[in-house]
Amino acid sequence: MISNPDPAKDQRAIVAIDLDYYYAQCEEVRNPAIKGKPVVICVFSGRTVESGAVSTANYVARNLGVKSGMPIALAKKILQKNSDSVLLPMDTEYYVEVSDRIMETVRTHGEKFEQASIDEAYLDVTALTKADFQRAVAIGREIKNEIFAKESLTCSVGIGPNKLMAKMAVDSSKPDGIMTILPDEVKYFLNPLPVGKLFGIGPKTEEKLKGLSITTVGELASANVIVLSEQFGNKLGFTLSRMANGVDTDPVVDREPEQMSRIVTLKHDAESFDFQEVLKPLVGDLSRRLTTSRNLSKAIGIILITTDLKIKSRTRTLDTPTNSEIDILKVATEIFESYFGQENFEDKSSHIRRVGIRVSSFVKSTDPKSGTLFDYL
DNA sequence: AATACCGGCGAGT
DNA sequence: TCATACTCGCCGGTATT
Repeated sequence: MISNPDPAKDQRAIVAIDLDYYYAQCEEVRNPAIKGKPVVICVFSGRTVESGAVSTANYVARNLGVKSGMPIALAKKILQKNSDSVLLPMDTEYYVEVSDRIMETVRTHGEKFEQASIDEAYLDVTALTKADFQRAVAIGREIKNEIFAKESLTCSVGIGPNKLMAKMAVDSSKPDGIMTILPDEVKYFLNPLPVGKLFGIGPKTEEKLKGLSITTVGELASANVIVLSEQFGNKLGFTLSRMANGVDTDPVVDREPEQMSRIVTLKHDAESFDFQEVLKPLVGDLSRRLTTSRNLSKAIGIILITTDLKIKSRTRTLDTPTNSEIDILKVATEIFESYFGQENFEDKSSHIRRVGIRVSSFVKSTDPKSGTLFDYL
């Protein structure tokens, strides 16, 4: 048995910040008159007046039964008796703008910062607080206060010994809360939870675990790691076991995005359509985003979603990285034509519902305006 | 044998 | 019934060196 000479040494204090019902709250701030009403942020696909899905809803709408991902038509049905309901289209640009400002203020409150999504971030405050959770809570309160003072937005805060536990804490403190899970409390917190509540375990994994008679996190924690590895593969098997025990050594890292994509729903499912016409604006957007982030992409891919909602994707790696709209559109078109050119599309019942483009495998460009092979000569 | 790439899937916001 | 738009990570297969 090797004992740790100084256990406090690798004890971390991690803060998770999660903006409450983010898109809907942004809209409430922009137009306070809708506060108190059911607010639903929708992604309208443009097929019919109400086709599409719910992205986010405020708590008034959630309490009436509106959920993320549900069809807009269903949300409307649920809300039909509430004549004051507000359905708004997503305004991603605005949400990103507000998020960017918030993330910059959050960043200043810790030594290491990681943005996990548009409305979530982690801070490592170990050194700053000497891993004293009381002090981490104080930092969490400061962050809440500062975000509210600057943007009139509420957020929730979770504090834990690692990212996983901070995330579990923030989830149970929502909305507008703050919660700590101390190292000693980890097992008490986790053990009684159903496995599906553990971050990273979705419906598929939950079902499979059920088949192994594992329904609680405590049961998962004491499950045989060898068995888990056989069932889920090496990586996931070990990860499940570690997660269930509240163990997570992933560092807080300030990462750059590693891919960007855009996708749209076609007006009608189609066997063929004007690929370039549909893709041009999406590619233009990605090209601009590559340029402003000073990236060149080495891999271009197209994404197709068929009538049966199956995803098909094809990627091509380039000899010369690019950020050029023309180059990207040309490659995307080539991929599309070689894949679907003439009757590569098997059965006729399945047509194309959604089309998208993805760029990945980035390399930094020195000159933000560059991006053609010119730079490589 | 090691590494790179590829396509599908799962999970999350 | 209807079923968005993103991002990240892993798996198993195949190609490249």
